[in-house]
Amino acid sequence: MNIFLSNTINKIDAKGRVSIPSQFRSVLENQGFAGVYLYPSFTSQSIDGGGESLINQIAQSIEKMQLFAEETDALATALFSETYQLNYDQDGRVSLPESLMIHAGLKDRVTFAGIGQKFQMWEPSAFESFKNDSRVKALQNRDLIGPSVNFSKNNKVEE
Amino acid sequence: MNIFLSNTINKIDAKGRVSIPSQFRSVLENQGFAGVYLYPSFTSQSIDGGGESLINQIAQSIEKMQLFAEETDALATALFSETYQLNYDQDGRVSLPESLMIHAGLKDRVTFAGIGQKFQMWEPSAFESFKNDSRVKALQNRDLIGPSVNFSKNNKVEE
DNA sequence: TTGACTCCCATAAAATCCCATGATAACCCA
DNA sequence: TGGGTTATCATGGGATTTTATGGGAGTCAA
Repeated sequence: MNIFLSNTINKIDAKGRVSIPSQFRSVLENQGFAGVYLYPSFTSQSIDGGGESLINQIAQSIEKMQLFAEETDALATALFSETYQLNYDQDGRVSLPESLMIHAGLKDRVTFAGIGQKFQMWEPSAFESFKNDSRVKALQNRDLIGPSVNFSKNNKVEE
Repeated sequence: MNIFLSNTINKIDAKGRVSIPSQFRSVLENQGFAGVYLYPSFTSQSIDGGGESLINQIAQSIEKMQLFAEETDALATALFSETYQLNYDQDGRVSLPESLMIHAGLKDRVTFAGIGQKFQMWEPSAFESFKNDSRVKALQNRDLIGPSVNFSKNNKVEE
């Protein structure tokens, strides 16, 4: 598999360790190495995560913005100074930095949610409400997505 | 064959496994790999399913959006966090995630209904009533489809 | 020494593999 | 055409492997 899909809730143990879901690990390892990059989400109380290709993509998009040097630096600092590279052990576990735990409001359980190119880590109940809001928004924006998703307008039961 | 056609009812066994119909498997394997992508339908109490090409279409439409936009995250969450990639075993069976079972109201039997580019999974009696509604709508809208299609009386679309 | 981190092993639950069976469908040949 | 054989498929269930998780012991730095 090469994109992050589905969601699971894993436990944060007494030592602060948490298992990266096995399906996510196989995506990460396809990208090059056995670890994750994590940073606080800009738009929500969650942690964004991904592998090599996510970091490369971010670096590229910063370059493409053609900002003045100092603006680029500022943006890069904002992003990368809060980004952690964590190698997981042979059981697939990492220990989360405290600043990320605080940002996401994590205690002893965390929801891993795959969202394609990256994944997010949420406090489980916060994720539930975000997911429900997202579904409503997605229905409103169905035209952005395209005909393949069955938001469809012809052979469906009415909403 | 490269599109999903016809419908069958299969059993969900005590371990939660269900056989993907063999005709569907051959469509899926033509698309690249021996597995299915499943997600809860946005518009009905059923599960949408497809192969590589379905998920690629969805992924492409998301990738075009901006990396850090709030709306993008919401859309990606709605689509991908409830999408499951399930590789079927050599007998062609998968075990369904609980959240999908609940969404579709499945218990011990499931109807697989091919609808071209993708297929749907329904609780059998729910599918029956859905199918009747669909036929009425299709007849009302048949001029949208084109002159070559002829609806017969035995639940099939014929060329 | 104390804490943070890693490595290693144990365990229970869940997922997957493997083989057997019965039913149906496809095939073959007189 | 009909009857028998073979192949395919859905399904049941035991055996094995994987996975998430807990905890002990070792390492390293402050």
